[in-house]
Amino acid sequence: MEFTVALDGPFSLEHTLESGQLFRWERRGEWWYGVAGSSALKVRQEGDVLRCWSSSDMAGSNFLTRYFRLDEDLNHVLAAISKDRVITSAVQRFYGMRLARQDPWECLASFVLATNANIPRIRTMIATICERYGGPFEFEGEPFHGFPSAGTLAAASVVDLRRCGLGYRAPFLKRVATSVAGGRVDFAKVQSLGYEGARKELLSELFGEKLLLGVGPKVADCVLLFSCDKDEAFPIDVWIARALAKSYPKMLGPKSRLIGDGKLRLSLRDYDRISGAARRHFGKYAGYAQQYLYMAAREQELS
DNA sequence: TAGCAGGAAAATC
DNA sequence: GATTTTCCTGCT
Repeated sequence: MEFTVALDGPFSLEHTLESGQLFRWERRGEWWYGVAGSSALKVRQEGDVLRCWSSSDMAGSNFLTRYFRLDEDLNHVLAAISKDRVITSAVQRFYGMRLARQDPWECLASFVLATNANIPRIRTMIATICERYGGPFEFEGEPFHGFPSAGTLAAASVVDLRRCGLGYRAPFLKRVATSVAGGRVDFAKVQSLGYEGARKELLSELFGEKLLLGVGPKVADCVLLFSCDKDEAFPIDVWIARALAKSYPKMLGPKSRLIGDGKLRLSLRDYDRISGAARRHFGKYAGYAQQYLYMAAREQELS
């Protein structure tokens, strides 16, 4: 099915898809191919219009508007986070990058796999479990695969998951899948709560009780930010830690030199303190600031 | 709380 | 080729 989406505000498809929040989109010439929900899609941006093809009627204009959060006022967000020269420069460089609204289960599983891996590797691991466990469907005569359900991965053996190249992440993925399949993670509730409450709900299967193993503070913040509308979540990964050490040493306090020297090891207390300081500095859209800083940090490394 | 292991692929030397 | 690094978390 072919359709278009008229853009009603700034949007850069390229910056959004290359920002490291989504792992299932691939550039082929002018088009971006991806899978979202249970549809394959190809999208290209022509100025203020998105030209799209999808494998099913489920993924149309309304779906993409919701997926890329195109109905939200990005300029308002960017104005709110532009508190200093560093972030303002990053915003100008990657203007139009939006945070997408992913499926929470897919997002959770993806970032459990993302620990201690680089982006090409993360993409490979996800592609492999999708090919192996995700329902196939055809698009332009080619097989595409949906993201496997929690139940499917919960039923898989750790040995088989390991064979997908997941390494030590295999048992973590299975445990998380089991929790989700068992209904112990209530994403609707997480989405309805405020940031702090949502974080507690996600990090503990039952309030204050057993921890959701394999999900630490960073992964939890990624899930809250990329799939649960918690725009104040400020995930701190190695890139953000380095960016903060370089440009915002006061947020890190005395630990900043250690991180600058490449010896990153944030305790839970330090993580919460630094993340909180970033939230206070950037405000209620701190998560957008985090993503722009992340892109700027990675680009600097590449050059 | 500090130290370490974890597995495999990518990046770097 | 060997070594280092990699969008981290769990265990001791």
